[in-house]
Amino acid sequence: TYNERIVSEYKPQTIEKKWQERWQRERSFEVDEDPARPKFYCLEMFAYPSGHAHVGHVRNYMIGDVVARMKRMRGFNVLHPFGWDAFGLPAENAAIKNGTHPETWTLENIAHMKGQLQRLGISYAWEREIATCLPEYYRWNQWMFLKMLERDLAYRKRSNVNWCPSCQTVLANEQVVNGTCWRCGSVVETRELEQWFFRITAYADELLDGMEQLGEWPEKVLTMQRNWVGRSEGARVSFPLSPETSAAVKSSRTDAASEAIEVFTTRIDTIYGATFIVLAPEHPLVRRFADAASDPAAFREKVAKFTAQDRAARMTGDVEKEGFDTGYTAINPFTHQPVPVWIANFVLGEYGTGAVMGVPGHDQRDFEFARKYALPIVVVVAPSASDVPDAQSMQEAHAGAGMLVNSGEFNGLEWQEANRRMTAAAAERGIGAGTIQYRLKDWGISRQRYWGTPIPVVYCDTCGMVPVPADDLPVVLPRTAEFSGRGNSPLAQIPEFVNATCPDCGGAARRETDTMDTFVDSSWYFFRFCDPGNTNLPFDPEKVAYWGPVDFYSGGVEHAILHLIYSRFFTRVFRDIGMTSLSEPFSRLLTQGMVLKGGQVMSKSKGNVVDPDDMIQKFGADALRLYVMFVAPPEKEIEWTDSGLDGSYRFLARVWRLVDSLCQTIGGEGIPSPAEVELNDAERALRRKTHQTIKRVTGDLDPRVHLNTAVSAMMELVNELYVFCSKSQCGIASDESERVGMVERAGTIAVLKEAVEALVRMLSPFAPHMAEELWEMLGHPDGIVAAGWPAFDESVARAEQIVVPVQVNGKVRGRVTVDADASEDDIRAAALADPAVQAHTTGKNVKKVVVANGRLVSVVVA
RNA sequence: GCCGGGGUGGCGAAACUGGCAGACGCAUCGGACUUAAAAUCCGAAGAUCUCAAAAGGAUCGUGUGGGUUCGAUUCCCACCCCCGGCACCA
Repeated sequence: TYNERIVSEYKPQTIEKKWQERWQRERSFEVDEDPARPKFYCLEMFAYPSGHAHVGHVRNYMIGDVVARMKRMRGFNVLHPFGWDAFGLPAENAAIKNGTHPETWTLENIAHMKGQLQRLGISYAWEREIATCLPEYYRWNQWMFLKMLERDLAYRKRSNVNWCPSCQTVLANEQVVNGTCWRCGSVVETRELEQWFFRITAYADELLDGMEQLGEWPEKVLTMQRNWVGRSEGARVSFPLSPETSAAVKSSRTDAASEAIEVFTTRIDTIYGATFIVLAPEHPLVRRFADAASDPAAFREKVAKFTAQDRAARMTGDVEKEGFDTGYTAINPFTHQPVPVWIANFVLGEYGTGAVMGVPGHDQRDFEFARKYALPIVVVVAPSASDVPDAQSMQEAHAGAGMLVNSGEFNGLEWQEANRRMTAAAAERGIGAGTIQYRLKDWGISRQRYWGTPIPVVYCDTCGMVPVPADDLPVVLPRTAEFSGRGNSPLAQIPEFVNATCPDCGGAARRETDTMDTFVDSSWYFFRFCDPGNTNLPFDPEKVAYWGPVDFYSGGVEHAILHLIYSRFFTRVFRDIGMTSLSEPFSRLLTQGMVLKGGQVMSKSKGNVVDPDDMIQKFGADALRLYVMFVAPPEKEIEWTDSGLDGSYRFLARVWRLVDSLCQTIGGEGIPSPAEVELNDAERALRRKTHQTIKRVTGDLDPRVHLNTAVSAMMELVNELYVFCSKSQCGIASDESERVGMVERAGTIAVLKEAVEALVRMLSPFAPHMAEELWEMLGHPDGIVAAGWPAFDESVARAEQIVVPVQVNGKVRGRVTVDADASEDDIRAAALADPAVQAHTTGKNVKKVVVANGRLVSVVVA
């Protein structure tokens, strides 16, 4: 008998539209808290609405969508939301350039990009969509700011910033290119301004220690964060000023000056070799030294030379190490010898104590400095007591390990032991202490920009800085502003905004006109998704308790440091104000690789972007998704190829023809399961392959996220299905003109149905539209998520017979086929009996035969 | 300099616990179908050598050199190269 049905063509465009509409109509991806079901929070880093998403952007969303859809099928209550990181400079620049209001520009971009994501079939709970530029969102940035102010985690201080004299604005570090302004090319200056800071350093230790729990984060990211926090253990040691210096400095001032210079060192064990002290030009003592100098003006001028060269020069490259002798001296507290105090450009004011001890024998930088200025070099750590390098002839500092010499009572100690003992000794004598130093600095959040969250404080002439009361939030960004690109924050030029009344005294006050860094917005948005409509709080703690933490978070490595460390910081602050019990927001992190074209990152300016919509039009979203998932592991960067996409389309069309040809035969009710009917060898083999494939794909998707190998496993199953069908006479039609053979054997129908239905379900996270359509064609009207993820039977997946390779002296010389449950002795006997093996063993002495857990036989002959 | 990741066919890659290296796909080549082409289906394919040819066989092969092991892409030591982070950080 022949099926009258004619095979249809795979038409992704029609199918995709149909299912996207149905998902939206049926609210398929909207979820509520449900304590009865295990939750899964799947999140991709939200998007900056720059205009058009290219394939490089959307790869991330495809990866997350495979995970979300797979978890949904596995019975999890899956939260998979999306939103927009909608504040930021490009919107304001667009306004300056074309006169479009930043809000208009942003909202239009959001609308377009949302359409792109919907056409890709990403399964987002769109009803939870957020945009950080809306007052409903950013009022909670302000709320959080106030909470941090209360807890002294937000504070104001003067600090140095990058200032473009021509654009009249502050620049972020990233906007300074080789010491010049990225926009106009002027040389960037350093300015001291009042800025708001978040005290992230209060959590430095916790941010480091917390990494212990981040076992499912890439090592790379943890390393970057560790470097960023930059913990180093050492000691602070005081070098008292010499009596002459002390007297000189004191005589010029009336205040009781500190009598010592405190230095930070990680190598206190080398302190006997400390032959000078170097202060940063910014060190507080420098001012007093200058005042007391015989020619204060000349002294200040020498210092100013360094402070001027500071930032801009340092960014472009190495600055020649320079310094000068202040003429003052301090006392080395271990040798009790006077040491000269220098000021030099290589010592940083912001790190440690802003003062270092110079140990030229054991620090390369100090060594070069000492050679340049003829300062004494003393060797105090040596390979052994009899092998002490000669200080005069040394070519470089001996920075490594060794044993102490020339170090008084500490002579003979191994350096690390000496380090411990000398730290203790310093503490005992009251001249120092072991300490931990961080590289991490507090987070400066002030931006002299319009398109950001207004900082909710006012300045009152009588009361000073006064926070805006929480009840008065949000401080709304005024719509009318002028975008000239000049002057301070555009907000400062809007009198209606600036002029306010003081909440404390009711008098006249000025509003803060800086806005917050946009990284504030992204530091807690993942909590907002749990409760996006809340008008009383940033989120309901109960809801975050249900959904949090994010179980799977994916995004680009470019956020490995800032966004991810700020989010970890914010989570801890939310914890400390009682909003959550979480410390870590993201359990598992995947950093997806970029998409290159022509060997370069896709970007509009390079003109090498691939617009997903173009590909959707030609091949459909499913083929695009499948291609991007298949071509390489998600973490790896990929090089875009049109032919690769072509191949994925071919595979989907192949699946389509297979299912379409068979759906009349295997669709619908009343077909027994393969376990209930008798199977011949070929049918058993197909069934085995089916169960093996389910096992592989399941493992590749969860817990591993090896999407590429999951796809290849499905391809293998499809290849096997084609071969099976040709052998069992159930032809697969290759085009519309062919007719399809009808199968009658119950076993064949049963194994085909099992295989095809498993395949379609496993394919659905990758090619959701086609899978839904095929599932419907197979006679299931309720949607594929309801069908659940296919299960496999370990005993079915196990092979009945296995081929065991036999090595002789490490080379494969033969293969024997044995029953899967054959004993080691049986395998050994079969191997030695194999003629191909015997050809290499006869006449030789078999010394050893190893049967490696039933998978391989290794014979050693001599 | 310190820290992290990596180096496998023509190309993208796979090999999960030390066990047949190169699954799957792209490109290529061959066959079937077709008047022909496209599409489709089936098949070949790491390199070198050998055999008249085929079947087959041999040697080499996962950056380089060593080591451990019956057996190493996988573990150990040394080195080279690429990518990323931090860096006058004391």
